[in-house]
Amino acid sequence: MKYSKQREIILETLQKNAMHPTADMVYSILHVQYPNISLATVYRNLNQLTQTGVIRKLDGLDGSARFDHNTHKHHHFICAKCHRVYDVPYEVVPELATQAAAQTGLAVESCDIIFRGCCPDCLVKN
Amino acid sequence: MKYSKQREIILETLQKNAMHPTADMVYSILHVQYPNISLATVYRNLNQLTQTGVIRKLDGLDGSARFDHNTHKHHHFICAKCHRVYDVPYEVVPELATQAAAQTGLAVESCDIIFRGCCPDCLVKN
DNA sequence: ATCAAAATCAATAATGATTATCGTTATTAT
DNA sequence: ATAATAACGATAATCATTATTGATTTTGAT
Repeated sequence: MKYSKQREIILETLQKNAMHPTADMVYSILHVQYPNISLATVYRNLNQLTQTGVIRKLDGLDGSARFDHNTHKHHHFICAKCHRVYDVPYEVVPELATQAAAQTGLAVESCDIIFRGCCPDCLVKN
Repeated sequence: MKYSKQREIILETLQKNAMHPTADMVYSILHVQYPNISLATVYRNLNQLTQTGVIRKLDGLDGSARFDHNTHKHHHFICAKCHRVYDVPYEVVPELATQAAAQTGLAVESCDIIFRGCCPDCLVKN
């Protein structure tokens, strides 16, 4: 993989904005400082970074995919009202994959957990 | 909600085909016997059935949403090779939502778990 | 059984997210 | 410095899904 300035600033954006932005959000943020960057470039590089394991792609949270610079094992919580995504530390959840594998006989390799509810911020506001 | 023949056969299709079909698959199956049914009708009714709790919509498994006639609490396993979806009984997984709520302080209301790996069928074939 | 109101339908246009294409530009190994 | 190639920007294309519209069914009251 060849170096590119664009990939670098896309990764930086993800690291600075830990709020699990969508591709479009990353584009919007970058577009301010770099008006020439293309949305296609953002998608292209987010996918590449995902494939090489530098970042993580989160599907099924919302309408569109979100991207996470934190590649350590952890899970997610999404607020039904504001749609903000929160991290749920891995330790909170037991070794589900291996447990489920043992009990079902399926060759489970991983598992994704999405918790849903109302976030503290939205609870206060209502 | 008013009765409609179309909604009835869409629900029947889901009950007969427990393989978690996509809207498009439901349409393809029905189109053989009912060439006049519209894809939009399938989407509309699958959404209605989901909203009234008759069926369940599964997001984040694959590219497109899948539908499940089984509304009992359970989780899912998707094979990385053939993309078939298997049910994982609820009992296999402990009371995650309440546990996670207690440990994170978030108002967790529910959680979806997707297990990933290779299904028995594909294991044999390789 | 009849008729109007409400819901649903089929067909299709529109939308939103994402990917593919293509001619140009930047990076890297020689 | 050059040639090979990977990446870029712009935009067209694709895919899944939703909205629109005018016609048809279903329902409930007469």
